[in-house]
Amino acid sequence: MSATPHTGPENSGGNEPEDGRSDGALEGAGAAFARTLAAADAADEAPLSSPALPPVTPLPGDRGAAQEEVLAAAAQAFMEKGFAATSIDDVARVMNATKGRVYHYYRSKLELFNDVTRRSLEMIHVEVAAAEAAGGDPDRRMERMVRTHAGSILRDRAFHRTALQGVELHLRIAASQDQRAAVADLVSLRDAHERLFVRVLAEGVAADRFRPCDVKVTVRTLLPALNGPVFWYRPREGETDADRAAIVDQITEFAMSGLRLRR
Amino acid sequence: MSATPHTGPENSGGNEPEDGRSDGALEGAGAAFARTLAAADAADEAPLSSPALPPVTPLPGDRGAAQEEVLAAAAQAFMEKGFAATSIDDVARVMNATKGRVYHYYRSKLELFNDVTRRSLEMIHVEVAAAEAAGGDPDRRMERMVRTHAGSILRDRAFHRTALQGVELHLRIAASQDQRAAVADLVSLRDAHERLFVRVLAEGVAADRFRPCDVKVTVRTLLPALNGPVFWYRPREGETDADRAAIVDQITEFAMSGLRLRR
DNA sequence: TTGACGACATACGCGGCAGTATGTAGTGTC
DNA sequence: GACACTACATACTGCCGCGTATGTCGTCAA
Repeated sequence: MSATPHTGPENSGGNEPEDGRSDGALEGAGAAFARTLAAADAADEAPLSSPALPPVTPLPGDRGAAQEEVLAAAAQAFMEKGFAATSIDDVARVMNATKGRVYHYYRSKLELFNDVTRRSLEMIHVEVAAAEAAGGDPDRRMERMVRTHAGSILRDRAFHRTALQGVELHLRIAASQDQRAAVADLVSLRDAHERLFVRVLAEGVAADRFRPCDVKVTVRTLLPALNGPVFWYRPREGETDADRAAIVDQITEFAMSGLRLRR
Repeated sequence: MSATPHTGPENSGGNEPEDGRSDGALEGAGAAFARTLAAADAADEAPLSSPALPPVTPLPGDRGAAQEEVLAAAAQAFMEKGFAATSIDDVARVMNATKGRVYHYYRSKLELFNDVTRRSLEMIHVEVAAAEAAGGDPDRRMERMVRTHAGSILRDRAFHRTALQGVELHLRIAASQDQRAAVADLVSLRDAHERLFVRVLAEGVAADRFRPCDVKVTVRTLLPALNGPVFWYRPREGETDADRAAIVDQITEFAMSGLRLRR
């Protein structure tokens, strides 16, 4: 039920330039990757380290930046048309390349999907876990987690959208044995992220900072609220960090108010 | 453009009285459909009627319960595998039938998708609008809207999931002119629903019942929270209304706490 | 300079699926 | 009992898109 931001202009035309998009998208994802690794280090050095989760998994047989570009292109294409409706040619077109390049790095469309989704889940979990590990009472920790999660959503929309659309769908479609194993892996990653929120929320309830509630259901209500922008946010021309920060503020206020105890 | 959506392109010319419809004693969708019509009547009789939106649009060239069953089967199949990954044979298989039956009522897969999505949006909007029209201060009205929305989400998951997955994706893929028109129609329906929440929220802020906030962003944070169960709720064996009511309570408490002013 | 290898582009093969064409059983209708 | 018509099932076609096989261009090592 999330809506498009601008009904008028989007309805009339909606034509996007074919060229010039790939460079920006790639740089964005690469920078995000670097930040994520930095966050992982910060988490390891923090006093209250969260349960050891591996840092972002290097791509299978990592072949560097060229492979990262393919991955970012796939995320972009999947975001725009959805996984099933996206052809490998679509992915290649984002890079102004052909199928050969994609299949040079990935053996199948599913493998591509798995890596995009894994990247999404690891990026956001590592960053949020670091925010939690920075310490403080449950209220402060939760607020940092919420801000961090929402910020990641707004920053790396392509990866997160792919992950949100496809995880459990893919679980049901997955046919072969190793396919199911790979998806189960992704699911456990997602569950770890959810459990982190559940744990902090439960701490806060026990400490009378948060409203008594069914913590599992509440977290599953909270997280979609944070994920919302994946579906409705469209960056405007000349968009700044401040624009996104304002949205994160609104989301955080709503979410934290929803959790806190009224006195 | 216009807030009131047109009826289908070649919808049977004259407006037929809605009460003249056959009581499609169809299990899932039929019952929901009947409830929706009842809600529409309630809305019409209520003192504060919401802006006139037509009741649930009859299916194009309505051919009764058999067509409803095809529609429900499509919603089920789309929910399970996603729209793009679902074949018409999959839809038929849900009914223990073959492709012939589906194409007897629908000329294309997109037409099927459009009707499922329209049904989803109209069902939930009509019901929520009736809840709002029941009156009271903004706080009470909003709480009824939230409860009603969340309840509909839990009840008619198949239809809503299809709608949530596909609207804006489809908007971008839609090629022909009338396809774009049909999708624009769906978008305006969704926007009307969103505007209803925005309006009541703004009223509540003006009346010092709700926290001052960016009402548009906040509604777009609130609604995904209500829609959450579409993605994670799985009915257990021997599931009761009470199970769902407990979830609705949790969601409502979170959402309303997120909106209300702290004193 | 050659030959091995990485990094792609090009050119198929082949299956699955949307849509169509045709068959067929039932049900009124005159 | 012939006709029409609905409500499907079955059989078929064409295309799109996944994956693969093969070609080409550079680069580096010996």
